[in-house]
Amino acid sequence: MYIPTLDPKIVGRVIGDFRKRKGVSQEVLSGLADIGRTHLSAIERGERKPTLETLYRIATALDVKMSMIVSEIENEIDRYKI
Amino acid sequence: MYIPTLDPKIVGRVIGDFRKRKGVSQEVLSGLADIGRTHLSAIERGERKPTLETLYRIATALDVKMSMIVSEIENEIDRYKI
DNA sequence: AAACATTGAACACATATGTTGACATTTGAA
DNA sequence: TTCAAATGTCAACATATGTGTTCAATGTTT
Repeated sequence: MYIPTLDPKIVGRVIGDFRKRKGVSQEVLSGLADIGRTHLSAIERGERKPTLETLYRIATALDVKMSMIVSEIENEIDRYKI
Repeated sequence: MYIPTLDPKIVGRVIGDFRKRKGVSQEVLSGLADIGRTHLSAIERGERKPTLETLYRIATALDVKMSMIVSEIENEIDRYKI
């Protein structure tokens, strides 16, 4: 069984979109989520793959459910398959 | 803003429950997901915190959506809050 | 233009995830 | 009880995540 990798660019773009929708900067979000600003930047650019813990902190800081972000990621994965 | 850590024991128990519901062993699942068997064992015991990528591989191998597992984790988090 | 806010990028560093192999322990079924 | 399958656990290792600092490259506001 072959499982393609979870494209980190999709993950990053979805997280960035959620952040912008809330109208907060990387600086502010990273502060709320208590993660490094450069780290958040790298995640949004798809250069770092977050742990579930980090995604949880980001989601909580954005006041959204982790599953909302994950569902959006799944939608984007499906869009690319077409 | 204080954000409590994502309890790895909850994550592990939910993953283990999904696996058992599918009736597959750690050995089989780790093979399908292409991750180490000892690693999967550690995750289920809450001694390792998976990346989103690893959760994706596990979910895909179990033929369930990542968001299903994540939603169940969120439900368990809420149950503990009460 | 100048000052400011935001993001990208490179660094060295600490810590964690994830790997393979080996062996002990538990569990369930015959 | 006995045997085999399943899981726990340890160790050594490679690789990645996540950190703080610093500076460049944007853009926007006055």
